[in-house]
Amino acid sequence: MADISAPPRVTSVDVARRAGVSQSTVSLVLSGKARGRISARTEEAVRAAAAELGYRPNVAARALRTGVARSVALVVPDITNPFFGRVLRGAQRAAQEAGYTVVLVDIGNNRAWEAASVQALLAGPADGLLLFESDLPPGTSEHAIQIEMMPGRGLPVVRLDVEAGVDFAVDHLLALGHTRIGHVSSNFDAPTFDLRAARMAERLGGPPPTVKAPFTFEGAKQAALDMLDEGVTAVFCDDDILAGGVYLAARDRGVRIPEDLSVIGFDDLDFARVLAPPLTTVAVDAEGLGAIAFEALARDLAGDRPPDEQVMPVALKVRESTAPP
Amino acid sequence: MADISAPPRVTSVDVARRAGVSQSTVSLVLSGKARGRISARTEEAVRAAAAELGYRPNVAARALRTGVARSVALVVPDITNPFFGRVLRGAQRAAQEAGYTVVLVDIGNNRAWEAASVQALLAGPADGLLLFESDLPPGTSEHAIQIEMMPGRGLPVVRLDVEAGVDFAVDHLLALGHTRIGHVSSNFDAPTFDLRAARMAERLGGPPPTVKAPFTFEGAKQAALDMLDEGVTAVFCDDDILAGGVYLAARDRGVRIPEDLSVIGFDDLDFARVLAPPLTTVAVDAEGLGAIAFEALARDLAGDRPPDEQVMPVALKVRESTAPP
DNA sequence: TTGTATGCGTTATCAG
DNA sequence: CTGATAACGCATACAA
Repeated sequence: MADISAPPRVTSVDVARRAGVSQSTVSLVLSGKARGRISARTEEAVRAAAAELGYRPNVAARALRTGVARSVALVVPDITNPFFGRVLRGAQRAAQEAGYTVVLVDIGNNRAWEAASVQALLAGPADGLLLFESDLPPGTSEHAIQIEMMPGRGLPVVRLDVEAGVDFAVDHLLALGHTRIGHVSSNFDAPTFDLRAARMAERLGGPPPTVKAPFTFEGAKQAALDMLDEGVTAVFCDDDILAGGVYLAARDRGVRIPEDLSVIGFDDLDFARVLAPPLTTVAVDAEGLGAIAFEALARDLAGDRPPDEQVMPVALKVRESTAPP
Repeated sequence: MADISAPPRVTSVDVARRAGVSQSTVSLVLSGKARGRISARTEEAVRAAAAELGYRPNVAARALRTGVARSVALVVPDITNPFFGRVLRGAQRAAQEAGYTVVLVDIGNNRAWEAASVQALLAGPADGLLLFESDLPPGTSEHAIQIEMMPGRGLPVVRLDVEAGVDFAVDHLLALGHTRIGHVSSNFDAPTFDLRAARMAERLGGPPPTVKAPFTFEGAKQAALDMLDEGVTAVFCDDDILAGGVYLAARDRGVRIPEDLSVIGFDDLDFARVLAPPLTTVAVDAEGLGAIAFEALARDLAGDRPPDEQVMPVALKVRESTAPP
């Protein structure tokens, strides 16, 4: 039989009755504000009663009263991408330690949903927002941190050092002797990708041959096929998934990696290691990114001003997908 | 300057004042219970005022008053695994349509955290639980659905047809002429993995050579190395990640796939396609699993009894990692 | 058809 | 040191 009746919630009044004190005393004790106001004896009695009854404060009531939900939202473009899973885990760990809960909003790579989702959130239980490659809807004033965005729109930013990342990558390729280097870039419109393109152009003395691809192996493969026609000897990919697409295209065309084509990815997703040959890629601390972002938001929520911009180091992980041309 | 002051929240009282009606009228209109009770004119006025003011009901207040939060929690073993990302997305999509929000709890493959996390949830804003390969802490009576568990402990279950999955896999291997088939199994303790082992033993007329591995490429590789020593000509893996470990081990030992060793995975994660050779695997509708599970929970929450067990079909996706011995 | 009054469980401000 | 008491914003029974 379906259990319609709600589980019998035990409230602070129940605890008070059990301990033989008033409800406000219970609240005082349990919220840790009893320092020198409540006798050790009563405090003990209250705690015992609460434990016996299995009392858990009602978060809705607390949120209503205090105006804070101790919860933040993380908005990501695509939770299906393991990278964001790692970011979420990092944020969640940091949040848990601070007594916060994080609710995940997955945009599903669909910018159209974005506004609606974020709107829903603002009405919702979120004290603040962690926005990954995403903007605050205009007109909304909220506590928010932007991840992987550039500073300048008033919100604190936490981002990867992508400039260093592309520098590592192209320097590595240049050192190997490559001169015709292509760029397999993301067709998802975000500042971090613009930045990569700009940086490559800068280091290479002009814009490289470029194709734009979606974050799917199949889509990236199609784009990479075009890139192969350009006659490049090496490609830098905005993401490991894109690099996977390049592997697929190369396999189709019979071009060997790294003998005929060097490829470098970005993110160091787990599967980069299991590709054949193992992918050289820019390794990134995704969990750290999430954790740092949460911490910045926590400071903001606490009324403390977080840094305007925090950039996290990256490192080139040289495996076997790169070689001299 | 950090904005300490909370954004000025607009309440139903503000809307009422603006529309020149009482607060209860606003509530009636906005909760859709105005059918034939409120004149079209006032209703219009209320809606206009709400829109102008940008009114969003306070969820904490509503939750306190009604006793429901319109939010469910999804507990997964490891959000870093893309499979669970897909499940989450499916659940989230279904939830969004029903006006629910889903909060994700990542156990991080750490059973020790599990109880604590779930406990926190029960106190929290979750009306119900979606438990992936996880049990309800004893003594807690809550609305919950189990995913990828076996029926029998009182909770409705939504699961994959893993029996069919292993049948497809071993039939395929048998048809190819394999007789020495190994099992690379998960060391994460869950019924779905026990079921696979049992089914294989059943189909094979006895327990196959087996190794247990964690869900990491490196760990799976180590385990697979042992398996290679057993002299099997084919392996069935509980998961594509495990299969990836087998690829790594095979590469190390110089055994060729599929000429020397056939391998079959489970889940059809995206990267299965980009492996060399592309992995033959049991494809599974992870998003559907999440969606169906949410729907079952929604029915439960509505006081309607969900099916005791729902099993979702799977299909063998034959690619190039299997061949005759 | 609409308004008044009440309470959900908490925290916080006061008196005592 | 402790206990009444007043909100927080909303939904709803009941009165008008």
